[in-house]
Amino acid sequence: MDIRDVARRARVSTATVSRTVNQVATVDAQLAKRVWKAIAELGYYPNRQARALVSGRSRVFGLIVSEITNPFFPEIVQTFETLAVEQNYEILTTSTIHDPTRMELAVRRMIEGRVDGVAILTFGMEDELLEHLRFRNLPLVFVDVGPKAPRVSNIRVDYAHGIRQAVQHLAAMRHEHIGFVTGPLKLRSAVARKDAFEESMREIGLEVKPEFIVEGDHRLEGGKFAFQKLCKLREQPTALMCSNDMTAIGVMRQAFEFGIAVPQELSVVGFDDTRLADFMIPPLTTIQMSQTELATLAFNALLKEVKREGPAPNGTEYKLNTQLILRNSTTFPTNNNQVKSRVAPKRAAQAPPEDKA
Amino acid sequence: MDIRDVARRARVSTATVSRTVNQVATVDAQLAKRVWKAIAELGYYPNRQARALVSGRSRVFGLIVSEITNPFFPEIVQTFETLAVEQNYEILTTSTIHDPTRMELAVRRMIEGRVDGVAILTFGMEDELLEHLRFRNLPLVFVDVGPKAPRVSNIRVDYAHGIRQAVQHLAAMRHEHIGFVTGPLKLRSAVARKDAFEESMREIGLEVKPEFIVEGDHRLEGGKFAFQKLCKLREQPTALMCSNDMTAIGVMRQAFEFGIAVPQELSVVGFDDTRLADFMIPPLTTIQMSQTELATLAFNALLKEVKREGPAPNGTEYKLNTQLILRNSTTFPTNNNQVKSRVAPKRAAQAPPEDKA
DNA sequence: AGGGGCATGGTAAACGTTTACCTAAATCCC
DNA sequence: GGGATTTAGGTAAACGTTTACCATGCCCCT
Repeated sequence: MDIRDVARRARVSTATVSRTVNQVATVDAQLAKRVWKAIAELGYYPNRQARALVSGRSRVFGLIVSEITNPFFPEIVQTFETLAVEQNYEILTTSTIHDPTRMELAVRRMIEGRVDGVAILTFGMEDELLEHLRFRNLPLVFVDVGPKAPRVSNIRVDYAHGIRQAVQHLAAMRHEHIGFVTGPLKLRSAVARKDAFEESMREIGLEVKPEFIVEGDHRLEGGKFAFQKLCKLREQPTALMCSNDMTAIGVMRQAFEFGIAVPQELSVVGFDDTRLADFMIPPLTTIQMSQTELATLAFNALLKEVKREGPAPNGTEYKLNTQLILRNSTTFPTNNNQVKSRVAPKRAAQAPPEDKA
Repeated sequence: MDIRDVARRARVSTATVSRTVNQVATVDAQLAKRVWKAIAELGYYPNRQARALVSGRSRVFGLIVSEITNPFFPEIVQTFETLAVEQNYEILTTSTIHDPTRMELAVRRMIEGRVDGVAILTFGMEDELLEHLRFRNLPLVFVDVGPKAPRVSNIRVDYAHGIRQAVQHLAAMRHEHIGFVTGPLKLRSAVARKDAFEESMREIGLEVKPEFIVEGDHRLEGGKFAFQKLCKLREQPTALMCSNDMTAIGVMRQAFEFGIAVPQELSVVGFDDTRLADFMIPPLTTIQMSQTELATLAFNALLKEVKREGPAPNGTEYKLNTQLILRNSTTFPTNNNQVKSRVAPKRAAQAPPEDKA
């Protein structure tokens, strides 16, 4: 069942069928009607592969994410896909789950699939891999790529802004012992967040204690383990900032299990402002990095390059800001912010929100 | 840069290049080496479209989900993709977000993309759409399709089992007023869960009060609104079962805002056992529907059909069980399970886990 | 030494479209 | 009314692979 069957049945040429389907030239209303009729009767669907092969454009955008399992990404995928649908594009999504092999595979898939552009939201890509992509003169948009490569678009995220706000917020409440649970430190984005934290601390004149900085994995479990680790310390932080919301949720969960009340005994702030954040108990104070905005920026960057029709993409720099969202997981530190050893679950009083400072 | 460039540079024919790349026939070690060298030097990647066009197989499986934004699905997508990678397959994922237009689009994309099979995890697909798919003699695997169609595989989920367990669990703790927050009732799966609930209640001799059953949307907000609605009732349920975990989280969040303690004043049980469930505060008692198992079942069903090589797929029935996972969001009802009007946030005592019954 | 069999690699057709080019008809303008 | 211009639709080449078919050369056996 191909275009020729349709042509035969409608008693026209394949060219006419193609033209009616793609509405690329005027075709007589009579003929068009016959064509559509034949298409419906036959249940004909054009073959995308053949189409792409001859036209040289696949109408597919690739989207490489770290871990679809992290709620930060589905939100992006969703709006990316919705945007794509509007433009009659398709999305080819793959997760790299921080694995070099999977990254290579992802790149290979994109190139072999001859996608028209790719958005890369996984933050630890090797430069050499990137080179393979650039070599094809594909429109590329990165979030936070390290080296500033020519001809690729970039969405630079201003982590520092939101993080500085958070540190100031905490400091304003007289927190002095602030810890940080990082993401996997092989990711540039995780390192950037951690650096911004340290920077902000120094800026404000607070000491950053190395033992208060522990590595997580941007997953729930990582937050949990990190907090366990922190709990073994002699002196403990009264506030904990986390490299993403999942980490913060893991921290809060472990605190709950240890009978440590959030925010009374421990303030925690997340990062990303995923949809979940506002649904945590207590609602999570976090730093927003708008997922819809990010997705829209990325998609439009790609679309723009694709429409430009030049031999090679242009590359543009975009900016995405971050900003503190106050909810109820932070408050003033209690006085006895000393040794709080790992205890069996104990009764913890739940208190009403008090900050909104 | 195509196979001919490689052939020229390696001084062999395109056939030889193809054969080396696909390892489909023995080729002389010397030649093969030359070919690989040429490929590396040129940065050649085969064109998937051309490949698919001539071979008739795209090595792509489609995956249609409801809402990637619901954490139930990313988990499935992840394991589906991992399985696919192992078999050198690709995944084309699309969300329908319960929208008929998007469903039609999804189906169209699958057919036009000439995928080798599709797994459908969106639960409200029209039969007519399904017919389009079946007509192409594509391997198809549904989760919970209503009418039992020939030649399509099905994964039947035994919702009743887990739900009965939950109802019994609640009843054993002397809950008598049990409510249910459904999913969107245009979804078969949502209806099935609700029906199973009512059935179980009757079975055990508990009254199901129509006003205790309120429709949600399988999202966080739906749970929140549903609980608000419930709170306006004169008499209120002491336990609430939810059609999925997101709904349960929404309910708990609203309860928190109203100062109603979970589980002391309200027991809640979820459905799905998403990864998040164990990280809620309190950890959510829920009904497990294994996402990895589901994904594996679906993937293997497709793979099996694809390997069968017959003219039309065969269709197999699979079973997936559900089962209650006890955590800490349920306990005995307090005595005064009467009017509990919507109150301003009040102090709510947090209690240690007590069930594990 | 000659012939059969096998291993290897080349030639070219085919996959299902789009589109450049061409032809024929219709329209327009003076 | 006739040439110029526009419009509609057909013919066939091209896209980049895989693979059926064929040719060649080598080995082995008698």
